[in-house]
Amino acid sequence: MYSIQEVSKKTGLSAHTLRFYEKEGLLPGVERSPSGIRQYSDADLELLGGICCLKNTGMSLREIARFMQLTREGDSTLRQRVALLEAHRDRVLARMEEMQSHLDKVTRKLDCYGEKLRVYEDREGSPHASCG
Amino acid sequence: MYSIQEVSKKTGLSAHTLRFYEKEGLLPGVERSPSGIRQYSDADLELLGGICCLKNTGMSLREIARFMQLTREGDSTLRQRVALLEAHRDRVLARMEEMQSHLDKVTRKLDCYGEKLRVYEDREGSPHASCG
DNA sequence: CTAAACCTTAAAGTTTACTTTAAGTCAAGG
DNA sequence: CCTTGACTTAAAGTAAACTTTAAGGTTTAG
Repeated sequence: MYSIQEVSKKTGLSAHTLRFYEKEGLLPGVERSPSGIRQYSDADLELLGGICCLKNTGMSLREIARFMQLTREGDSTLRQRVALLEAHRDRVLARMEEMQSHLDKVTRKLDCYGEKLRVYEDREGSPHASCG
Repeated sequence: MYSIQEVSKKTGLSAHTLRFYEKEGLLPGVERSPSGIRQYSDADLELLGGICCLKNTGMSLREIARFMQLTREGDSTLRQRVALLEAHRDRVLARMEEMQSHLDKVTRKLDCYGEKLRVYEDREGSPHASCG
């Protein structure tokens, strides 16, 4: 069992954020001590790991909440979860491919700048070459 | 010369957004007709293409504005622009690698779900297999 | 002449994912 | 006992990148 601060350290999420996620339905129903203090289990940590993984690939909190809800509903939602994850994976892949092509443009631009720079420095007599 | 609506269609940015970008310093100083109507040139379209490319790789409008400012200042800022673009490219690459590793986790999770699903469907007598 | 498209400033609204503040209570450890 | 860390609700603030609204003025094509 871990206190909210320990979980904060382990996950990199602030205690504020952990409570916020709980309220938003990402990980509700964390166990409590008799006095009401949150006690996270190893299973909770695993679930939080999954949440972070989805979040880090750009899934919205709303979608994550939906996914976690299905998870809590048990095996009967396995197919739905697989479908959601596959759709998510495909979106992420598409986004990455798009990013790659935009990045390629940046790289081409850089090549182009490299040329311009050489021309410019030839013309200007390489003013910075003698500064050391 | 293109009207703001034509440019909107070509770039996918709304007329509102084009004016907003102008105000924010991304592409100020677009030519005007005597009556004050914006007239975008092919050069403007190229610059807008560059802006979109930077935006699509996650550069903030603020940074893009800075870059475009340097561009307008001419060849003396070539080195600075190359440095900015290289830094940007490296950040994008790092982000993409991070994304990839998170995506790998999602994929592994999916594999794991695939197994669970097979076990579940065996146990439940594959209720959906006979639905067609 | 009229309707569509352009212009202006200025401010408010939207979304997401938080963070911060307020304002107060409770409980465990040294 | 007192500090530290936990808890609560509720609301406001933040940041980015727009979008929308208001409210009026100008211009151009048919």
